[in-house]
Amino acid sequence: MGRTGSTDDRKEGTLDVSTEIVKCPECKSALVVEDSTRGERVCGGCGLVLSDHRIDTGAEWRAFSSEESDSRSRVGAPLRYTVHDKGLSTIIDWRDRDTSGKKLSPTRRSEIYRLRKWQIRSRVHSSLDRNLAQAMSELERLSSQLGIPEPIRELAALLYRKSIIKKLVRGRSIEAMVAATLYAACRIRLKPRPLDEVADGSRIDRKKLGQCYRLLLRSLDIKIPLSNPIDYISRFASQLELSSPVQLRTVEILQQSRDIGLTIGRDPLGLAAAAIYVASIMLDERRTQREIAEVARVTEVTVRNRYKEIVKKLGIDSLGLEPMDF
DNA sequence: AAGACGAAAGTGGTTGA
DNA sequence: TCAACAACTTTCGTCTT
Repeated sequence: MGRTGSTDDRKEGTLDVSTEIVKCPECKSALVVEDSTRGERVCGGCGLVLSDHRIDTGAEWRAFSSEESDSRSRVGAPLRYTVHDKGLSTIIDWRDRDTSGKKLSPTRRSEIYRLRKWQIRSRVHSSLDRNLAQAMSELERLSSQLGIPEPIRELAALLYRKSIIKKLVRGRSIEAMVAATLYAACRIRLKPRPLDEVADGSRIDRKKLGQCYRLLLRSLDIKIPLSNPIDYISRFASQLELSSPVQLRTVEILQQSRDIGLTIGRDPLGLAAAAIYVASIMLDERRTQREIAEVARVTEVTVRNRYKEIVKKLGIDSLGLEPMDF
């Protein structure tokens, strides 16, 4: 093992959320996100790097002997937000053997047994820890059900910690707050999920989720731009088993629609659905309005209305196979 | 018979007084 | 706090493939 990291790097104060909520000086009230792979604080709004002397969770780079160069590592696993105690605790193994592998004496065994019991109790000692432990397990459950990738979970966990500090969870259900942070995290990372989809995976109804989400935005001063219909395309297309040419055409349609102002004030989900519908007809991989409406979680009527507008304003022949200009 | 269409009334969120 | 409003949904009868 390499040297133990210089302890100066591990001062408690540099550990993000436990301190205060950070605001970006550039775009005044944006979300500041920790980028643990590069050890930076980055503004989620404008991309400004705010500080760069963070903990490096990567491997050690110096080596003073041959063994060291074989295993350049720092001690311990990287810090993670989805683990409620950030993964810093010691774990007493369940096996009744000591470090050399010998069986323990009966008295020693019962002693270890007691230690283990107390360790389990102390890990969820304070109410804050209990809350976090519950929230993180719910986050884990919900995001694996929805297939949310790890980095987005981490962001959601970070948001949850911030909302606890701001006392937003008080009087609200943990589940609702978790779902809201996850929804927000997806949107921040430009991988939005329909609100209904998140609500379905959770035991929270859509209305509560929406309320928590809006509270989150206001209280944490996060600015999340309107979701872009294009961000939904790849997921919807794969759910509908549409080829990549259809996806490309869909994106083109959406871009052109936006250029002529067809998209303002419209539900991004409806736009995405309609564009997919048009593209699927154009490239002869037709899907029914109903199928598309279902994955996009809008009604057929909405698909219809949007698609009518698109066809009319973009001058696409109603028969469908007529290509657009370029 | 399934899909597409469109009218009409209902719903939840936003805005501005 | 309330009313007006735009977008979306629900529902349903009719037309098209």
